[in-house]
Amino acid sequence: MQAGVSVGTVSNVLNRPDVVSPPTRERVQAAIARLGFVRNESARHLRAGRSRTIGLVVLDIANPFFTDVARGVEDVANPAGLAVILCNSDDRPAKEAAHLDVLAEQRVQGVLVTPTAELSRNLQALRDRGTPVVLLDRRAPTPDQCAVAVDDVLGGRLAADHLLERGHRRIAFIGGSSGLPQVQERHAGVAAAVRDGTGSEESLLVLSPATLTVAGGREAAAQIIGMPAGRRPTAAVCANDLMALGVLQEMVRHGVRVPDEFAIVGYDDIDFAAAAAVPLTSVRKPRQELGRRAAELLLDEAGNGEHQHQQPVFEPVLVVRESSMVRRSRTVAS
Amino acid sequence: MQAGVSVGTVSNVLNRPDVVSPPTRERVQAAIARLGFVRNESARHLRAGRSRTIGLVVLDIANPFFTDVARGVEDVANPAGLAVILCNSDDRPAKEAAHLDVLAEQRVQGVLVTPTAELSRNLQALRDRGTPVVLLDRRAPTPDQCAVAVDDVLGGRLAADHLLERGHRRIAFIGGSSGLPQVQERHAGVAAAVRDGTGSEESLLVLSPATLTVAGGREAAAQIIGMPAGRRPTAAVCANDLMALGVLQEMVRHGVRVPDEFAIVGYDDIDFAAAAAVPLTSVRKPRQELGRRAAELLLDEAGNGEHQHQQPVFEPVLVVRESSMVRRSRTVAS
DNA sequence: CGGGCGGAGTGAAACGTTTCATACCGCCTG
DNA sequence: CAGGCGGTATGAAACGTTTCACTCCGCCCG
Repeated sequence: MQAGVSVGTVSNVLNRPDVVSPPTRERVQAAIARLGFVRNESARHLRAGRSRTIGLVVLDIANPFFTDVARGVEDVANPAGLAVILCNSDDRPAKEAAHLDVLAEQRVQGVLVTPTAELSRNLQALRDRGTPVVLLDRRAPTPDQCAVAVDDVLGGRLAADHLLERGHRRIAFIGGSSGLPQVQERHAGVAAAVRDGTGSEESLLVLSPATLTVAGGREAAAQIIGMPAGRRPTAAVCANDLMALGVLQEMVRHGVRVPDEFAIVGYDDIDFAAAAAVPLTSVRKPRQELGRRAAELLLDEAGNGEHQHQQPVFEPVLVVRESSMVRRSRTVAS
Repeated sequence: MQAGVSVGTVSNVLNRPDVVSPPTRERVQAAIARLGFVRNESARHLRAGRSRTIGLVVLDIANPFFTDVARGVEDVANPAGLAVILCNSDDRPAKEAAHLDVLAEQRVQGVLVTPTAELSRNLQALRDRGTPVVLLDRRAPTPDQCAVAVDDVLGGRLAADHLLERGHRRIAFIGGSSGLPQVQERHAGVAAAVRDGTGSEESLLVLSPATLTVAGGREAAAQIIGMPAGRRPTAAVCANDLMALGVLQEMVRHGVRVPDEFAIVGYDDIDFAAAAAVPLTSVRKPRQELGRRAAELLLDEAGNGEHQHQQPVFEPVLVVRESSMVRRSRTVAS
């Protein structure tokens, strides 16, 4: 080529510059700069047998929880020289499957995925082909794979206990009906706490709006507002912060004062929770850390022969803010 | 291989099934299913010379505006069989450059990018190599490339005119100091409107918090609250909704009633704007449409020999909500 | 009956790297 | 002076597709 050397030498300049003599190296580098040469990753990876990318499949790219997770993943992957292909399944198995197929064809080094309710066949196929898969924000069904999760039963408990302590006796759990285990666990935690705290589960109202979004939250809040005052719950635990924000908005819109007349606890503790005009009490998950840890496990599984599968479970923490606090003036008055 | 046919035939089964006889086709498909064969994209694209991916580089993945744009891009790219590699530059030229380099090595079919303040050398290098580049939410400096933008001068004007009509005479423009043209244009629009409406620009206060985020908004609001009442503005136009939410939060925290004592207008009209407890007036941009249009232009440029560069400019619309409405009771009282 | 045609499948080249065995060269050492 | 060695550079194979020219074969038609 232009520098009068063989392609093998160019490859060496790029990958093991120390093995090339300084004059040659400089000549080649000059030629590269002059020609605007950019190495072709496809060829590189065809030869190497694996690419330098990983896949990340999330349930809802519009939920800031997942963008924070994605950031954590990038924090680990990029320094390791890996590009992240971010895919959005929209909680739809078909979209998830399509994305997984594309990732398989790309021969990604591994996949991080928050799967839809059922673990799809494509996911298993990916693993069968030897591609490392780490479940994100989801427990592994078996010990033969990595998974990074949060103790959502505990999270649900924390949220409900907090409300019970504040004197609430009629509590709603607002979660979608998609069958996501995360949501089911949160529900289980809330239910257990309510049972322990009140002696029965009858004081727990379970609402399942269509989606785990702001709109879903509004829908549930409207239902609650429509209930006769005597049976109406005085507080809600929401399956995520988006829904909690929706509940908050709808309550405010109908003149229901939060937290005085209705207390709200969210889940995830996204930044918007603290930024809401009535700052939201929320169950905090280590969002970036979740992503980081998952990426680390993936890299280890992809690169380390003696990889040991791990299934760390993070403990959530309740962050109390105004949306569940009885205001001083009110406390005094009542 | 297993089905007793040549690789060429397998390729035909995959890409032009009509050219293969039904019995052979079925035999091959059966073998594919049995072996879990997955085609190797790297090899495919090495041969084809281009990959079936496009790159999308955004300024802030945590800003829902960009996730909505990304969704629009996916809506167009995925049906066309293209995977989207989503990259986050964090408004940092170095990160942007690194991402662009990776995309170049991946031989993406094209790149959609909301660039940082300066158009980087890497971006030009990409174009020089013949990779289509479409600017997103940014005007093109020259007519030889595609760009999808919004008339931000108009947007700034709409926001400011609205506040002037409501009687506000001391207005703040809250925008970061990053030098982003989008922000500068919004500022220009606001300044022009204020000049036209009040006869001078002195009634416009310009604040430049460090970042275009919720935290930046809070920072600016704190500054405003610290001003002597006589000089303090009574309303603000924010360069984006995240900042507007920050302003709102800080005002509420300090007992400043919104909109009665302080009116706020945001920009972008992200979903959280409407969902805020005091719903935000905001300048709406067609977020998904922006992404969709940009992706369409990119596909055309990548696939169509007679591609004509286009630079559509969308018109923003003011969406009035509570954060800038003088309440009836208040109007009557004053 | 022979020529030609069309459908079906084959085989090899090509894509741009990396890798590895090999060649070359000058120098040191025995 | 011969042998060997270390430091450099080379050339070719290999990665897994796609593509295209080609073969093969059966059939139709003249």
